[in-house]
Amino acid sequence: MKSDTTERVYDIVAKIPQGKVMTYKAVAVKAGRINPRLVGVILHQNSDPQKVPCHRVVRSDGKIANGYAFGGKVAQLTRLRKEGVVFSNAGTVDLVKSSWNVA
DNA sequence: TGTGTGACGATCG
DNA sequence: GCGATCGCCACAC
Repeated sequence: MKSDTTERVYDIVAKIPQGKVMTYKAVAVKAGRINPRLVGVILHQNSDPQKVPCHRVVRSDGKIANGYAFGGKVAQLTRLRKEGVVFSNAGTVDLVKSSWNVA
C-alpha cells in the first residue's frame, strides 16, 4: 500500500547521488511535510533497498542512523567515504560539504 | 477497523 | 550543555 508520500520518499532518496547524503528532515519536508520519523519508518519498510540507499540518509546531526547498522555504523561510514562523502568526525558526516539538495 | 510501533526532531527539564 | 519526554504520520498486525 504505497501512498504518494512513501513513494515520494523513495524517489527522493533514490535521487541522492554518490558522495552526497541527505538528512531525514530534508527528505521528510520534500516528501510532503511529513515528520522525520516517518522517513525512518518508511525507509525501514522500504520495498526497494537497491533503489533506496538508506545509508545515504543520515540524521540532522550528520550522524548515521542508529537502527540501520547493517554491519556497524563504521561500515556505513566507510561505504559513504568510499563514494566521496566527507566526514567531519568519525561517524559524523560533513553536511556542509556533502549535504544534497534536490534539483 | 483499530492499536501499536517506529532507522527522528524539537522542546522541556 | 546534557538528558529525558512528547509529538508527528504512515505501515504492519
